[in-house]
Amino acid sequence: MTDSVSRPTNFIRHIIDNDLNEGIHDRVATRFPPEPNGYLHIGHAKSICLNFGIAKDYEGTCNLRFDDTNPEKEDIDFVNSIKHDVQWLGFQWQGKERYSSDYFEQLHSFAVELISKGVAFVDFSTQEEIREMRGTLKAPGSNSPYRDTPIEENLAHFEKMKNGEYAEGECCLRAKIDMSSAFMCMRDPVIYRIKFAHHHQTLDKWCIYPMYDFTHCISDAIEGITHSLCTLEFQDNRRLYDWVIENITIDCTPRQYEFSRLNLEYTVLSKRRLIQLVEDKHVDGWDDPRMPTIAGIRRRGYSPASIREFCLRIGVTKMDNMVEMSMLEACIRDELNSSAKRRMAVLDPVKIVIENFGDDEWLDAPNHPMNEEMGTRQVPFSKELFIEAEDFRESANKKYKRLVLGKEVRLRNAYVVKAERIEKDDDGNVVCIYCSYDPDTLGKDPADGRKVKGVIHWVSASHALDAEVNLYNALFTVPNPAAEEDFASTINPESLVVKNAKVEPSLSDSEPLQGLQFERQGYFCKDPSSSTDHLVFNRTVELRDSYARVNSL
RNA sequence: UGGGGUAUAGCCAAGUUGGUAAGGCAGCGGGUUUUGAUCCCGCCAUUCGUAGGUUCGAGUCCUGCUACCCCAGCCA
Repeated sequence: MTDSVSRPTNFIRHIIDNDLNEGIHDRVATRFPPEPNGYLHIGHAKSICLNFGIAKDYEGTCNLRFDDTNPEKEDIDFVNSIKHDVQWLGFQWQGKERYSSDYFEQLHSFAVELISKGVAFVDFSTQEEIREMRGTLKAPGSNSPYRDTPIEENLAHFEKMKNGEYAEGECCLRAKIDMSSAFMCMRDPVIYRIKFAHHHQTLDKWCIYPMYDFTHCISDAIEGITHSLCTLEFQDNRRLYDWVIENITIDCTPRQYEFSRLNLEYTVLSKRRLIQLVEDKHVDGWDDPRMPTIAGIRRRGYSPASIREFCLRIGVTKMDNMVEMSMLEACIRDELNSSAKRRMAVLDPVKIVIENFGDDEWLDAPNHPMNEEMGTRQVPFSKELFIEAEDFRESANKKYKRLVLGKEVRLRNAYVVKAERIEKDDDGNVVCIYCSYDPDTLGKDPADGRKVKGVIHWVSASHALDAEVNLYNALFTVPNPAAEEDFASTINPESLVVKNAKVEPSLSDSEPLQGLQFERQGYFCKDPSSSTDHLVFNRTVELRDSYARVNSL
């Protein structure tokens, strides 16, 4: 995947190219900085591919840093799943993973430095008072009565904060900047707050925790990050990022650049909504194949390479965007088209009996139509088979290229059969189709030159394995569920359709998550929960289907 | 006149110093095909949010509008 596809270029790479050319930097260092408060999703993949991709292409480094400054929301389970997902995507961070909490000691010292310089103070105002004094978007704020507390007193107060002598919420440390700034984040932002909370890394060592704006820039500087990439909503925060770096004594000046986050049609990518889907049991968990989480997409059958390719194709800009699902689907189809072994599975079985057929035969069937190196497998052919119910009609127009009463059709990898008569139940449903076959059509066209237009898939009734097949459709019925008043009300009731299918016996050997194509149906993979007693397959994505498209009009 | 951002096709997105609109997805038409798949061929922006201006020449420069997104957590 390489030369034909244009190399990624974007405004961030232009900036880096320029920095390198101008000698502003002689190396590139990035970082991926998730807060361990949830599972990674496809939106994070965009950031991961951006940061690790740049490090790779510029022969630089990329750190994995957990932004763990809010112990109340974070959990060690999340750090483990995040590490696992980043590696699964195919990336390895520089050295050991980092934690913002690794720097709590240094962060504290820098806070003391700010207080000593008279640009930070301990505020005993209540949270409500601070909010009121902040002003509004159009009206300037007002100074806190604690703003001019002498430096020595602030130092003493902060020491007491650190020693747990004040209650949560009783006071906080604020940077002294400008209460009339047009940037709300510059109106004396809180940089340390009191939390008597257990931290997954530092345990009970601290009862004061630094805020994001104070922590992130310093962590970047400590790690020698050159280009700190984050999403658009942090654009205003950049002023505070730069202010902190300028006001402390540190010899590194990382720069922050912002890009737009990913939005994908027919799903949601905000942590809050994802949590709701799981907690309200709209899905089976974080790894439900309908979820846009890395865990969910993985279980759905997407490969790391296909997700990386997707991130390459969508690009990186500052434009708000809403990417169509077809973009993601095209990526996995491209990969699976060349890599997936072909198999046959009948999702809605109806029986056919080939009356003039004798003993069972095992036929050779190629694993891939275009790649002989992928070999063949044996499929049992017998007198009684299952075909797809929708592949038979008593009568049909010429556009219908499947089995029709009195007409012929090709059974994939096998013979040409002709439907002679049918048997129906009391409700008029076809329960059995009696056919005849032409013994001279295995691997070749009829000798007399008659044309058989259709090809349908099948499985031997006596050899077929029972399998649960999960068909997944869009989780939501509207392109942008997040814009709804109640997004949960737009959940697609048919996002999961379970089929009791009949599959060819070779499928018992397939590896979990290994991509397969059920011919004429789509790409599937065996679910990790699948067992010999209970085979389970998940549909990754359908095949393109121009017939269905024309027919639906 | 709070501030910060963004406007190129249905979607994503190139477009370095002004030189005459890449590519991908989707779609449409045709060919091949034992998957209505794949593959192959062809089509798909006289115009870059909009109105002016500068210029021989503007998506690129200037001015005025318009639309949308973000900011008033002791969240990140």
